[in-house]
Order: sequence, then structure tokens, then C-alpha cells
Amino acid sequence: MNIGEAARASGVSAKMVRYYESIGLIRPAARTEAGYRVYGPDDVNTLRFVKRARSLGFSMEETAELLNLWRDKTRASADVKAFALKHVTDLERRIAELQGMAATLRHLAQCCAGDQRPDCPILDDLAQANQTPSPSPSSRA
Amino acid sequence: MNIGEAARASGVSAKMVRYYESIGLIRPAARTEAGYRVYGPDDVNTLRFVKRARSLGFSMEETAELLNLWRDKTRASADVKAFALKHVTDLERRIAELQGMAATLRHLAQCCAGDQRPDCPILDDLAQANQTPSPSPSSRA
DNA sequence: TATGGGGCTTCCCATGGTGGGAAGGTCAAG
DNA sequence: CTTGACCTTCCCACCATGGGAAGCCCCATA
Repeated sequence: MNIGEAARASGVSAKMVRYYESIGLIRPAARTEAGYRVYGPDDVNTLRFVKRARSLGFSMEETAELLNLWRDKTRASADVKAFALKHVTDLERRIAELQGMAATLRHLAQCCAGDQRPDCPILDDLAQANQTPSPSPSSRA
Repeated sequence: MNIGEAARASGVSAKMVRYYESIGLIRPAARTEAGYRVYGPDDVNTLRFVKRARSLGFSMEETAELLNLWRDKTRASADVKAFALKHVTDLERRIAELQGMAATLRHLAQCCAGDQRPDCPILDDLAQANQTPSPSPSSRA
């Protein structure tokens, strides 16, 4: 199987397949005499694994760790579970962060008349620190 | 005010202040004869504005847009509000994405015994496609 | 057998933001 | 005048991903 076919079969772009190989995430593919990379069904599976892990928000580094766990047939499922739950915690932190932003913005938007007048509490908040009423054009400096 | 002071006063690193200038997000600072950048209180305000916008998840491009709105004393608050709410929608999309990941992982983790045995539905899911039991070392190819 | 088109190879560049650091000029205090 | 802190520019790195160029390879069809 050529890299293109493997890419189509796995949903990972050929570009990324090469990249994953270059950073050592996946093992170097075998080559034809002409230098073409050759893939087998197991390689495609690995790529799919990577793709799925990425789509669940794992970083490259974490994905590598998951690959190690996957390949280590003697791992304890507890290790995998802990790893997954650590990531969930991570995701929750990021979610909370975004939710904080959204809440703030929603609040500000609610305070904004949203009409033709220029006065806007949203901008006022962004400028928070004593944004002078309209004095000088010195911010043009 | 030197760049270092402006950085401390605004909470934006000197490095980023120069970067913001270089990409045209903020206007080039005045210079001393020796070439040192000079900032005034209004510039610090602008930097704070940028910092706040960034902390609310606006991209550089969006932040530039907000700066334009801010500087345009004739803008309609409706425009600002719409802009903010568009961003909220964006944040909500990202939140939903992360929540989907977290939900999937929580579900998988729940299905995982989490003991000393190697069997793990989490890895099984990542490998989903007929991950062969233990047949060939061909993925080593 | 020649040719064309599509696939492969490597290599470089860009993104978005941020930080690190080197090499050299400047300024203020002692 | 020296020293140390600060400034300047410039390059490099990260994390993933995509774009594209230059050149080689393979296959099918004429």
C-alpha cells in the first residue's frame, strides 16, 4: 500500500503520515526499491489509532504515550484509565476557561444597548482602566 | 516610558509589545534619539485593551477589529455587540467540541475495569477497526 | 516504445502566538 | 569610567498542519 492509499484508508493526510514518521510518533515505513513508503493493514490501524486519539484532544506527546500503552500488551488497564481521566481533567479545565470567557462576554453584551449610539460597555470593559472620555488623540502616538 | 515599564504596567510582555507593533496591531511607538521605544499612558491603555481582548479568547485579527471599533468614536454599539456575540457562538462551538471529547473519554473510562489486567476498552476504542488480537509484528515494518 | 498524468520523494515556507537567547548599543548610578 | 540593567534587532523554537516546488517513478494508453 502506498502512502496515498494508507492516507485514504486511515483518514490521516499523507503529509501528516510523513510528519508523524519524522517525529518518531510512528515507526519508519518500509520502502520499495524506488524509495516509496509501503504500508500494511496494521500500519493503517496505527494511523487510525493516532487519528482517533488526536480527535479526542490528546496532544502528540500524549498520543505517543497511548501508542506505547497500546503496544505494551502487559499494561494494566488502570494505567490507561488514569491516563484518560487525567486528560478529561485537562479538558474540563479548558472547558471552564472557555465558559468563563463566554459568560463574561454574554454579560457584557447584555449590558450593551446594541443600537446606533456609540456608547458600549463592552469596549468600556476591554479598556477598563480609566479610559478617558474623549480627551486626546495621544493614543495615536 | 520605556517598553519594559509599559510592559509591566500593561501586563503584556515587552516581547509581545514589539510583536504587536511588528504585525501592525498597535501603532509604532515613538522613539528616543537612541532608538528606544517610548510609551505614554494611552499606549498602556491600548496594550491593556489588547490583553483583555486576548484573555477573552479573541484572535489577533479579531482583536485588531475590536481596536478599530474602539478607536472609531462613531461606531454603533450594535456592531460591537454583534461582534461579541459572534465570538460567543464561536466559544460555544469550541466548548461543545471539548465537551464531546470529555464525554466520550469519560464513557470509555467508565467501561474500563481499571485494574491490573491489560484488557482495556479505551485502547480498544482508539484502535476500533479490527485490531487483530496479537498476530503479526508487521506494524514493525 | 514513447508520452502523459498522477503519485511519490524531499525540502522549504506559512500559519498563530509566545518565549528564549545572542550580539551589540545605551543609560544611569556609583 | 565601569558595571549592570535595559534597550535594539535578529534568529530559532514550539505544535500541528497545509501549500507548493523540483524532481523521480510507475502505469496505462496510444
